[in-house]
Amino acid sequence: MASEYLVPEHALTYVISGEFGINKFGKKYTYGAGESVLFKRNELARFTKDPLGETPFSCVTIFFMQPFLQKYYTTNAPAQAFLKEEHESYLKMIPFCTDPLFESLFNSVLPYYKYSNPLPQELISMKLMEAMTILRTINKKGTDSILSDFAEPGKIDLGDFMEKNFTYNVNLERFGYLTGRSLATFKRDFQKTFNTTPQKWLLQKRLEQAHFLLTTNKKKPSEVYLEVGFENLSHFSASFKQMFGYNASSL
DNA sequence: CGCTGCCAAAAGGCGCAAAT
DNA sequence: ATTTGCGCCTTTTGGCAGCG
Repeated sequence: MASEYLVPEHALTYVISGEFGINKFGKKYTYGAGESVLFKRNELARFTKDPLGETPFSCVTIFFMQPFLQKYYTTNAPAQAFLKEEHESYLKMIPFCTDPLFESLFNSVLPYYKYSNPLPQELISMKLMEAMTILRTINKKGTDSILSDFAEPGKIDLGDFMEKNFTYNVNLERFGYLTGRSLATFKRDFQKTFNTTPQKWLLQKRLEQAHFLLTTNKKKPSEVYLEVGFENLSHFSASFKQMFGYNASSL
C-alpha cells in the first residue's frame, strides 16, 4: 500500500488491476480495473494502491506536461473560453468508466515498458495526441477545463491553506509554490501568521492530531503516523515522546 | 525604503538500519 | 510492532544585492 501526496503535472491514470483509491475532500474514491481518472496538477490528495484478492495492483499513467499542452491548445481551441474563476469552479479530477477507447490506448502503450531504449519523441507525441483526442471525445468540456488551465498558483491565504493541508507531507518549497510564494517569502509570511517556523509548527500540529486520533479514536500508532503526515514510524515515535513525554504506544 | 530572491553556515529534523 | 542510534540533508538563520 503505497502513499503519495501530490501530482505535479496533469495525469491520466488507467487502472489495469487491483484497487486505486483517492482520499480527497474528506471522501474516499475507489477505482477498479478498466477505469481511469484524469487529475489536475498540483492538487494535494492521498493515494492508495492495493491488490484486489489475488491480483496485484497495476496501473499506467500518462503525464501531460505544460509545453505539450501549450502547443496543443494553440492549434486546438478549448471547448469554450474559460475565465479564471470558471477553471477553479470545475472539478479537480474526472473519473471515467470502462471505455473501449481507453482500453485500446493503454493496451497499445503497455508494451512500451518492455522496450529498453528510449522511445522516439515522435511516438510519444503521437500517443499524447491520441490521448487528447479520446479524452475530448468522451468529455470535452471537462478535460479542457483541466488541461487548458495554465494559471500558476496565486498568492492565497497562507494560514487557511496550512490549517487544511498540514497532514500532507510535502516539503516547504512546494508549500510555498502552492500558496503562490517563493520559499523565502513563504517562510517570512509563515512567521507573521503563526509566529513560528514552518517546521516547528508542522511537527506540533501533526503530533497534536496524532494524539487526538490515538486517544479519542483508539487507533494504533502504525495506523496514524502516515495519516497525519509522517513518513516513517521511527521518527514519529521519537518526536511524540519528545513532545508529550510518553510513548505513543502507551495510549 | 520595503519587499523579494539568493546564498552560506549552522542546527536539528528526518529516515534508514538495528535493537528490543 | 515500536523504539533507539546515528549520519545525512532539509530547514533555519541572517546577511546581501536587485527591483519597484
